[in-house]
Amino acid sequence: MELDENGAAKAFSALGHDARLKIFRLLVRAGDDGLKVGEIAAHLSMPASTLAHHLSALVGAGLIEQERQGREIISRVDFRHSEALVTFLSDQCCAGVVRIANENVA
Amino acid sequence: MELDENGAAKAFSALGHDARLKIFRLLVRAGDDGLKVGEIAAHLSMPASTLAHHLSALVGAGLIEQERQGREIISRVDFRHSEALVTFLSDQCCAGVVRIANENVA
DNA sequence: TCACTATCTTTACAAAACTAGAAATATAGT
DNA sequence: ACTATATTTCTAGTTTTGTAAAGATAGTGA
Repeated sequence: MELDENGAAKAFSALGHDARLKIFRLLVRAGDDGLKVGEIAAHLSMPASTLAHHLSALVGAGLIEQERQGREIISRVDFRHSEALVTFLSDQCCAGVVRIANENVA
Repeated sequence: MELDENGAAKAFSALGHDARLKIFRLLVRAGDDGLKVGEIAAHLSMPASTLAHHLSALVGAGLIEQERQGREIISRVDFRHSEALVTFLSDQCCAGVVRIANENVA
């Protein structure tokens, strides 16, 4: 998984909004199981249509995947994609700074 | 250096634009010496006023610092701030994924 | 099968924010 | 004064944002 400049800009843009960053963080915490759209809406007290727009932006940026299960739709973080974003940012921004690997294993 | 959700969203938003991401990457490559505004403009073929707007957004997000030197203004990356952004993203997004420390020393 | 309900998305649209660049200003050398 | 460098102001055009209303999709039960 590799991100080019345009893909990175799109991902940053998607995360560059308070509501979307909240959604993303919530889904990260949910892990590989993901969350139903309704569950996200309940957690964040957001109108369904507003949430759908934001989810669509996150999906478009490649950060989130969705899968239908009956009537419900599961959203989950694409960890490969978001890890690629970390790598992009890390390589781009912290030249000369050796980072310690992340120990926060969920 | 620690970033809260709002600060992170602001930084992501600043990087979530093609022109600004280019500016940021250019300044990263320039390292601690930074670049004069005119030099950035020359590299990116961008009108001065447009560039000033984007620089202002990056400064507002805390990613870039500026310092006047005579007539010229030096812009340089605030590496602490951008490292904090990497940490935020890494902690938030890659739960369970142990990253290898960045070996790309400039 | 046909209506009914549940879950989500799409469409439509007004309000707000962002973007780009020219023109005007500010600041500092010469 | 004049020139060089950069920011601010202004304005037109575009994009984003939020939400209601309408539509799509999939179970449920008579």
